[in-house]
Amino acid sequence: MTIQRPRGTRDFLPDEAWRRTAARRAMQEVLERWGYREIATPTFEHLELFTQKCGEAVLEEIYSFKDKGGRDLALRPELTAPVMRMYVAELQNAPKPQRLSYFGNCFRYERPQKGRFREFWQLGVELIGGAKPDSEAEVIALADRMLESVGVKGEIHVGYLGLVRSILDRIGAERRSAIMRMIDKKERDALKECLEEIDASHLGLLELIDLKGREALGRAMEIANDLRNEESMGPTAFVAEEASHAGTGRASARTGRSVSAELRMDEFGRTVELLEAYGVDFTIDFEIVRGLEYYSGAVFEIYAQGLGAQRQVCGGGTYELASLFGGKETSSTGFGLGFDRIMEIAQVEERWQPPVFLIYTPDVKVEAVKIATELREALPTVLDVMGRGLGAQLKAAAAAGAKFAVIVGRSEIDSGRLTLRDMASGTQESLTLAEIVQRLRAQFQN
RNA sequence: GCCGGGAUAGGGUAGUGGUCAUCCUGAGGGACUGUGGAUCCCUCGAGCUGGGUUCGAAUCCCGGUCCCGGCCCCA
Repeated sequence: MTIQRPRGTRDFLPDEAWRRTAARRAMQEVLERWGYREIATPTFEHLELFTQKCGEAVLEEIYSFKDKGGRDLALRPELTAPVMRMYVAELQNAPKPQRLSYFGNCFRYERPQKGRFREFWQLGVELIGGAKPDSEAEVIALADRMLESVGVKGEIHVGYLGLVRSILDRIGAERRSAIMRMIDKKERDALKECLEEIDASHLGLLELIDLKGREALGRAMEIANDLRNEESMGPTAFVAEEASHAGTGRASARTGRSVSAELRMDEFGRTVELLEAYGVDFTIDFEIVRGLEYYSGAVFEIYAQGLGAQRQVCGGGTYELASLFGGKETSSTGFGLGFDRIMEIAQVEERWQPPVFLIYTPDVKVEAVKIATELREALPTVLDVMGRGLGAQLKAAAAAGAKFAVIVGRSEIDSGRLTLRDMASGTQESLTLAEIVQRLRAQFQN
């Protein structure tokens, strides 16, 4: 028995590898047009980087190991933490904003299912240091365009944590993360019960998360006003508490290091306005809260059809993450795209072109090699390495789907003109090498 | 971690507790050392793994591995 692939990993045969490269290239082009520059980080990092960001709970899904020097390392389970680590270490003093993109494989010890693997690829961006509404609108519009470039139509849901967190500020701190979780999990009944229990039903949270679409914004404004009026009647006790949290800096983001919640509905309103200016089709949805504590402003998720249970292809928002890794607090907006899920449904238009087959008689092999070398300057070219005769080479070229063959034998060498054969029609012409290059070049321009 | 369905040449498949395990496709060679994917011939190539039942297991039973789908989770 041959050795199998590890569970949850995949081999990509030439056709699929080509498709993935083409899709990546299409999205990369969008990124370049928007001025994002690619960065890359190591495949493995110190384990601590990930437990710091996500808490100890993620340990069981992390591929971690000790290296020969006894260091605790981990195959990266995601890319946001490494990117922020890199930013803090090397880019903090670079001019703002920083527009960064990344693409890389990540590893999680999970049960594989449709659209979920143990080695998977994430593509994402971070816009670091920009002003919130502008950054948020840009990043969401960018995600939209990137998906569009590979023919994926997604449903974009945009929420705003400034409001949700402001409401939660009126609730005891110990309940907040549980409530966020219930919202995220859409556990409506449990949430309702919980809010009644702590006498918080009047705050409008339930109503808010059920609102969808454009009307949601107006109603959300009203809820926000109510909150503000209440607040002006007496300062809340939570302000001091938030300040002390900010000072601790290095706690895990999952274990209660909640970022300060500023209401700023006007900012969210501007994000919405700008998104419309970008021509993005989206739904306002306050139910989107993205489980984690470090998100602070707008948050969004994109869902696609045809993916089974794992239908979210993109998620992101604005967060305060730099300080978690020892940097100065800077808000950044970003998202991650599940590349593998996108590949399940991507429409990749680029087609692979079989190369030109240079077919030769055995007596002119040396000359054929020289001609192939020249042809390759301009055209993808292959020549026989199996020791086949002319007929067999042609057969192989046909089987490989070649559109063109260049035939060379003694008489071509003597005359200095090669035979160009159109494989579909069978017509042949006697041409110089330069003429052949000129004739075929257009065929191979993608 | 849980539930369900699977695993037979490189790919796709058939079948039976008992001779040499089907067929299609593929790959390599030949008929064909200057012209094609056709045809014909030859060759290569398989019952996931470990145990059990049995005179005999690829077939029946159990464990494991991996695949597919779902739950949980999803940074």
